[in-house]
Amino acid sequence: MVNSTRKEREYLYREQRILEIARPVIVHEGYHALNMNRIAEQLEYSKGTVYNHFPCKEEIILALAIQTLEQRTEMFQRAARFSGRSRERMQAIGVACELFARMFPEHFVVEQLVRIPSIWEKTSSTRQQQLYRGETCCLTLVSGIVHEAVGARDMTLPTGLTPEELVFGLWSMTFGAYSMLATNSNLPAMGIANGYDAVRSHLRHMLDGYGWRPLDHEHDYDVVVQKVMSEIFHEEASQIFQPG
Amino acid sequence: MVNSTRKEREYLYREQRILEIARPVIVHEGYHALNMNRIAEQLEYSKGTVYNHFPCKEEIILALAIQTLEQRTEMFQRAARFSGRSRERMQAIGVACELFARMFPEHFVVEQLVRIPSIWEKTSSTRQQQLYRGETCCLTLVSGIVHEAVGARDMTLPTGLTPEELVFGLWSMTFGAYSMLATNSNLPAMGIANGYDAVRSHLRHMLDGYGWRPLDHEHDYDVVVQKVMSEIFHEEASQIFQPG
Amino acid sequence: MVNSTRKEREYLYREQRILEIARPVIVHEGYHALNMNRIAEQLEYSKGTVYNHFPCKEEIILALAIQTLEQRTEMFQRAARFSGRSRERMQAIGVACELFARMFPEHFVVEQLVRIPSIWEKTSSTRQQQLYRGETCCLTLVSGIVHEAVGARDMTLPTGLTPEELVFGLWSMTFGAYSMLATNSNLPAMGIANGYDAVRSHLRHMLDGYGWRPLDHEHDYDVVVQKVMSEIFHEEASQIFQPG
Amino acid sequence: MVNSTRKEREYLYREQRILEIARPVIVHEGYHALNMNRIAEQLEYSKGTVYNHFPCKEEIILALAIQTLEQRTEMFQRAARFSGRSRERMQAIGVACELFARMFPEHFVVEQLVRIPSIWEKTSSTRQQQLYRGETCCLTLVSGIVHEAVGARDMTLPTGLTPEELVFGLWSMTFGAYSMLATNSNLPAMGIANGYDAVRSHLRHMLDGYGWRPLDHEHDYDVVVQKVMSEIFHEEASQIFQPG
DNA sequence: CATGAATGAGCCTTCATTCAT
DNA sequence: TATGAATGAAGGCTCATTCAT
Repeated sequence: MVNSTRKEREYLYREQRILEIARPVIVHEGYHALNMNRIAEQLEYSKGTVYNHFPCKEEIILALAIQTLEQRTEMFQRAARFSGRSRERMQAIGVACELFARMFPEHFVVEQLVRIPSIWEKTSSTRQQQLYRGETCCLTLVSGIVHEAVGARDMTLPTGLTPEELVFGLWSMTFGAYSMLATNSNLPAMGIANGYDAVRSHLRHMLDGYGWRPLDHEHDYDVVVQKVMSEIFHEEASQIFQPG
Repeated sequence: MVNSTRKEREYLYREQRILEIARPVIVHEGYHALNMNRIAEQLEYSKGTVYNHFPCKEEIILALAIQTLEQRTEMFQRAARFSGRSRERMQAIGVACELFARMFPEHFVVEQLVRIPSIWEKTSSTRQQQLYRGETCCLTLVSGIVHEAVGARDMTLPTGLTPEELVFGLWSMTFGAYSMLATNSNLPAMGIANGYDAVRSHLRHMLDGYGWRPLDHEHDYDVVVQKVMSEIFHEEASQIFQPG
Repeated sequence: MVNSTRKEREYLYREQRILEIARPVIVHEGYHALNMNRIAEQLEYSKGTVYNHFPCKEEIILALAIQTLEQRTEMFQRAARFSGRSRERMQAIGVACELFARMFPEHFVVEQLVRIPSIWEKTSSTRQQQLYRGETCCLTLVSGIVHEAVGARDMTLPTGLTPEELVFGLWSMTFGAYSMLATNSNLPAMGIANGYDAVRSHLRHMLDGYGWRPLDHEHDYDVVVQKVMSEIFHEEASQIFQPG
Repeated sequence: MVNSTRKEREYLYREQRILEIARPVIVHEGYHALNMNRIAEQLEYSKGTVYNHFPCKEEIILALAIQTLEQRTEMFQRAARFSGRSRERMQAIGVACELFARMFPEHFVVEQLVRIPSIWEKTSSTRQQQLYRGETCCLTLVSGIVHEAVGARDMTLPTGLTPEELVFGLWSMTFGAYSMLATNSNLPAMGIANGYDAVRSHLRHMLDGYGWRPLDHEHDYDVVVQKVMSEIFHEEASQIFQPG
């Protein structure tokens, strides 16, 4: 990076731009609406140039999944360093997850797309490995907190559940919820007015349900959220909750 | 139905077959791989005939969503009639949900597809309403059990959550989990060996987390599952857990 | 006709209705928009029934041309019997032509359609003959008046023009004008506000140009129009110039 | 044009070729027989390439109409510059019109096609405007000569006719005649042997009918035709009246 | 005769990808 | 490396016509 030429920097920048162009199209108009012509036009470069970056359309999708996944990993890593008890760290992960979902709603669509065999098959194994590594990394990070909680006697692992499976539960709930929030416009009509707040509440009750030692006072939960947002994710939070 | 002619019966049967042809294609090969030519070929009828049933490809997707949703509604209705306490009835819903997910894994893909604007726009409002009605019906059915639990003092509603939002949590978890189980082949590698069992466990802990009065003995949970499977969903369960 | 059964009468009536359904579609939406399905639906009979009347779509077009042509012939015949000088009779033909154009604007489109080889080829020679006969009949009728004018010394035939060719000129002008009036919505913007009145004027000047002996007084032209309309085409005129 | 690359020249040339391919198909086989496949095949390029030139089939039709209209405008402009009295200039327009009709008989079919709503709707407003402009330009050019004739006391405008409406008459006659000559193969059988000569004669009598001051001698009319053909439309005339 | 489901050729159009410049 | 015209397979859809009931 440091000693890169202008050309190299421009090249990397353009790669980012391609992904940024693809992102909103996928959430709002679907994979079907994403095509190379459109990308090239918005990029203000030719189709050939886009192909210099990505050998096929499918690689763009996968690159998008990897990029957001890395973003998430990085956010989880920061959250996992939050000081305090395991429960607080876990809650920090929850906050990271919500911010991530708000910033990259398309991630939940892309994650599904990438699994479609006809898409997956056309991608390079290099990138496939990157995705797997990212996923595993995220999961390990979170399951690490579970291990830690068990070690610190903040929780006894529920019978028949491995730490990974426990994380699978949390992941499922957030994945399902944020997927629906990104795509299902009928939720308000069914009485789900504020999905993001509901998810926070559900996460907490899931942890309670696993017997994870709660925080001392009721209002501590809000305090943690505020702290995590201001200390760790100040920039992200202001992006989302400010005008722009 | 009773006094239908042979032609009418054949027509209805063929409509079912179109949906049955579309189903596996969507789970295993993705929406992209589903095309009218292919449907017609597998149906062993001409393209025109397929178009006599559905005016466009998008309507097939929506019809598929409605069909499985109705199937689910019907299973939820049967489950909701399970005799016993609210917690047992709720568990019966969980069993219904698992059986449904095993029988119709494509539902979780189709539910997402149907929301894509370019698809949604091309469908008739008649079918759109049917989908909305089905969704609301399912949700109402489950939130009804929550209401009942509150009324029977089996649970106090967590602060800040409406019954609908509580159901949204359960729904998110199952939706997310079954979506991933249907599409993410990397789960075993990440230590999630038996996803379906994990979901059962998670559901239970979520209900615990909401403070829903538990069953009296540990082994009662398995008893309920067994009872529901044999008494209410005997046919479905044998379909899934038997060879064929 | 007289001793026809109810069935026969219904059959003939349905044939008329098919043509009446086709007519407005062709003027307002074009030949492309005319299809057997649509005809059958509006007829409230099945497609098969339509095919009992006409062996193919092209025959409908030709039948339509013949029908309006016969209508025109009949109107021309009535006009040709108008008592008075040749010029007056010729003007009566002009009135007939205008009324016809107002009643059957699609005729001018259908006349063109019918000549398209791919359409013409698919029609029966019986109907083809009928069309030719109708055309010739109309032309002969009008050229008869020219002959008569020459015989009565109301006109000397312009050098190099046969009576048929003279009629071809009149026919061209009306055909061109009524074609454009039926299809070209840009005429008013170009300053052609009242096309039908303009055609009347042009016809008169054409006849003047051929040296056809004029009527005695200026206002006689209007008198003839009024007389023809009320005496010969009372019904047609009221159809057009009244509300409906 | 001057400093265009080879590619650009090829591109423009191909666009012309597409229109030239479409032209005879439309006159001899009708709009129905014109399809993108066929165009591409005759062009010996792929379908996609045709679509790079025209976004849809309808635009080809409209482009064809515009192209011939512009051709006509250009010919009318040249004719309008013919030196002499207004009547001679008007006759020059008549000659231009005949040559145009002989060179582009499909124009009269295309003009009708373009008005069909289902076709018109699919075209770009840019091209729509071009057509309107072309039409207006032609009409204005001819009505200009009428104005001039009135100014020069070569004619008194007939009562109740504007110059534009007068031109509408001439236009109707030629449009109708050339339309029929292009499509109606039954004319000879009805005694219209030489349509083009007949049209020349009719034009002259129409102008006489409007009271337009005639040329001094009978044979002057032929002289004008010969002069216009050799001085203004030498190339066009030789194209038509020579073998090829 | 009437029906209308079934047919399938054929059309328009899209778009990922290539490659000569 | 950048370009973007060219490609052509593929897909959605229409509709005249047939024919078993």
